[in-house]
Amino acid sequence: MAKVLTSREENYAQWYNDLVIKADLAENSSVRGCMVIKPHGYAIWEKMQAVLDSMFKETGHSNAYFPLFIPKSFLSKEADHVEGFAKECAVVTHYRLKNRADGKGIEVDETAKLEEELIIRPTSETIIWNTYKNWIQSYRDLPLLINQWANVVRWEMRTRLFLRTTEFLWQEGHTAHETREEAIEETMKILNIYAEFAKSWMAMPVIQGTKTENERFAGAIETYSIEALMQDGKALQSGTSHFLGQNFAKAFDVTFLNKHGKLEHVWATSWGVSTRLMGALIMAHSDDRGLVLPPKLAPIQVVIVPIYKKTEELTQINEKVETIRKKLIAEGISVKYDNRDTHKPGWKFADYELKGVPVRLAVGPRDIENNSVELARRDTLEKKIYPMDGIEQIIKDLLHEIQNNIYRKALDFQTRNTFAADSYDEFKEIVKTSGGFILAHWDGTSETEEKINKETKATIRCIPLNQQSEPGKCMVTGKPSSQRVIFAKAY
RNA sequence: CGGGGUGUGGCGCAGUUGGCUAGCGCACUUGCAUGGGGUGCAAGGGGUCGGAAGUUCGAGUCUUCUCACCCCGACCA
Repeated sequence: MAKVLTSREENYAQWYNDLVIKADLAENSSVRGCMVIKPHGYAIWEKMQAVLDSMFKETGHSNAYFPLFIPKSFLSKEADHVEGFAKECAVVTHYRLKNRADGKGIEVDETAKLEEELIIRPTSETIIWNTYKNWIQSYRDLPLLINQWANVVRWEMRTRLFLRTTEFLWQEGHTAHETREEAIEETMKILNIYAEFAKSWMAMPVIQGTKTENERFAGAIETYSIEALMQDGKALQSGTSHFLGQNFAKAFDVTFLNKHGKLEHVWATSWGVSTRLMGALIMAHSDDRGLVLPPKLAPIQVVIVPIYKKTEELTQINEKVETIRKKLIAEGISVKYDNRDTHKPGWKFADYELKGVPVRLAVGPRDIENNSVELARRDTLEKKIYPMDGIEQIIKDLLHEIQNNIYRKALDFQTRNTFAADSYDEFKEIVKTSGGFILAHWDGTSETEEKINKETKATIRCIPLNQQSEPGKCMVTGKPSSQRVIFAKAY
């Protein structure tokens, strides 16, 4: 078999890049740091969107759309927020071009300078809160539960396809509530949705937790995240949910009259997941042959490949396949029948493996004779012959089994790569040799966190939720600590 | 912004101390055979060698300038 990808062992980063390109998910564009998401990659993103969107709607959220441009003055209204984002904003300063005097191309028309520059949104809190101000007068207007699907721009110094690009796609939820408790409840509700989505759809186990002050969203009181472990032992923050307190309400003067006729600032949340999830999905399950997709997010769940010599054979196969195809569709399974004569079966096998199609069904003359089909599953690469009758049920079960199996595998990987370190030396050794999640005691100070980061490159991914308190001593300073936190090297 | 590297058909690359018609693999086109794991053979199409200036009888190759991209760090979802 021709080798198409760099192996993970050889060079993990290169493997990832190769895979994204060769599986036709995305490519670098002529704009530095920005990617073109290709049809196959976009189809997966659309599936993710559809599922998440329905989860948001089931919990009472509505979609809306706010502008791409944000007046510069808005950004500076919340002090922490501007500090966090100012360094990576693209700015629109002019609104017109003109032909150059020498006739060679066009240039910015300096006379068309904007009175106030516009920022291309790195996130939409400011424009949204500026708008909400007019929407909210009374407790009867609350809660306000809005989500938007959008693109944002953050001028990053270094980019990687899906994991960090200058422009990326995401959803951002922005909600307003009467009380602190209600806003916190919303923050947690969304965090749970993200975790549930990761687990049940992406087949990716995640750890939920709160971020330390250093890692907190600019302008938030508390940031919660889901953290996933990639196959190279590095962590990937895969979604965040923020409790914003009254920070933005105060900055944009968003108030409401409560039931007792008293004016109060609203309580806010914001939360998001991005096309970075694509990177997580790729790195969670894929192997040296290519992408491995969880059936529930695979644009094509079953591909059918005919094997034939003569056209009469193909005609026969076409007929058989048509009945199979109909049965599968009736079961709600997405099927592609690839009977192109321009590519050989072997080529197609390799190609669909590269693209991560969970199940491949091959039908050849031998199968026609025996009334059988060959099924190959992408996750284990196992091949087996089955009778053609009742194949739809077998495939349905198989898709289920694959979904469960890749989750089990990912969970097992996470478990095997989660360690407890009781001394700083032990900690350093684990970071250096195996990577993974490391549970350790920390004294709760930014200084210690930064020291550890500087010395080991590992950061605190989160302070895990739902963990029993286990008093101990900080591995660096020896000061008391009430529970272990999760460290890892991160993307 | 520092350090390193690369620019030669669509992609990946070779091209020696300057030398004559710029080459190889993949991909592409056509034909024939083939078809249960990236098919074989044959014939073909496609290149201002990143750009500009210079040295020279002659530049992909040497000099100067310039542009772009990639990788490694500091910033971040």
